[in-house]
Amino acid sequence: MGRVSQVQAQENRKRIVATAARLFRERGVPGVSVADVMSEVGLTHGGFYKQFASKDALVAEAVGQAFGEQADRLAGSDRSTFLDTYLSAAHRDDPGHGCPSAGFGGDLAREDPGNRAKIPYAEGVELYAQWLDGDLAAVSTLVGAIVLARATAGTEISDRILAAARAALADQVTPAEDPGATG
Amino acid sequence: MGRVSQVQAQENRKRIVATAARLFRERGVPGVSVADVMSEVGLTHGGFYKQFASKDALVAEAVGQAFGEQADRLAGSDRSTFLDTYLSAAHRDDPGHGCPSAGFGGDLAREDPGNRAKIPYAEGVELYAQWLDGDLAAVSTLVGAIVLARATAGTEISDRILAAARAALADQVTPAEDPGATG
DNA sequence: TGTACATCAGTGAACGCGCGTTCACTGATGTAC
DNA sequence: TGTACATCAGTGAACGCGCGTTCACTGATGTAC
Repeated sequence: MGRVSQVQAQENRKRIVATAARLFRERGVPGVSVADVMSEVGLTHGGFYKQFASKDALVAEAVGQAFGEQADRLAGSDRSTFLDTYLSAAHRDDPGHGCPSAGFGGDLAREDPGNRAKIPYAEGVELYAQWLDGDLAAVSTLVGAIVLARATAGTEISDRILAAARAALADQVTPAEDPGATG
Repeated sequence: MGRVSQVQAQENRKRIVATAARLFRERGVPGVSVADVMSEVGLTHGGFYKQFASKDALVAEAVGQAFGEQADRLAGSDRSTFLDTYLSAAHRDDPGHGCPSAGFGGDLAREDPGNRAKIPYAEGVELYAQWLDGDLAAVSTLVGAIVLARATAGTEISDRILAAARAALADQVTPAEDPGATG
């Protein structure tokens, strides 16, 4: 195949980023090769470097893309619905379309402070926290619960972790309620 | 070098597991090769398979080892001191000797439910939660805060995440205190 | 206690493989006239 | 609108490299007598 139109090239580029954003969250950044991403998009790996400087550059763009998708979802959701969706088995079992704070957190935690993907990541976490009234402790609980539930998936504690986080965060919304109430 | 005494061999084995437990938490499981671990211990990589069936088997043992070390530390600590130590910049910046729930969580979250390392991991999380009065939401907050603080290390939000988690968990211990107090 | 021999922890080279990245090439696209 | 040519997105083979794992070999250790 020869040259492709500029419109087509831009579309391919977007599909590469979107596919990477999904695969990196599913299998981890080291678990996904440039060739994996390109073949999933339907291209060969050689052309990758016509669009991106390196795999690291793609990781940084994928982080931004994933947080952008999350922002769109948050914009059309209320807190109560969000908590139930976020702390669900479905979210635990589909990291590829899930929370980027949790999906990229484990990999970025091991990167040097100067790593370029950390900047869009930190911005994304900040926006996520703002949607939760700036409550960074709630963000920590949500991300920790999903990471722990995924790492223990297949054992009985996994579902209990999600339920405990749900209960704790639901209580916070209605702090004036009778703490002894069963409903 | 020829054969080594059984005592020496057992000692070498323990050092391999202990070194792996540290390196895997520092750089991630895919970021550490069998040869990396062996050369850190002062051995060559070929002998590894006289002691372990595979890298996966070492990961499972390293998880158990890391949780064992954590249990020893928890046994001699009170909750208040623990929270300050856990949610500190020192803990964030030294994952190799830090919480295994956070250090291995990101990598194990991507493994299949049948992965053998998930069993000691789930047991370790259970024990960790029991030390915190069975409060799985608190465990989630702690692990989430450390993962997020590490992934955002080098940006200003990192310290704020640790502080927010500290405040939220300290409040839980003393719920009757005046919420407007400054001390 | 001493000797003869089997065992096996550790060595170091090698295996096939997949990685990130480079590069000469192709041929449709975009542009200059 | 039509022609000539330069551009460059995508191809596919290749680069050096490190991975997990295997294996023939070494020689001190452990054991049988």
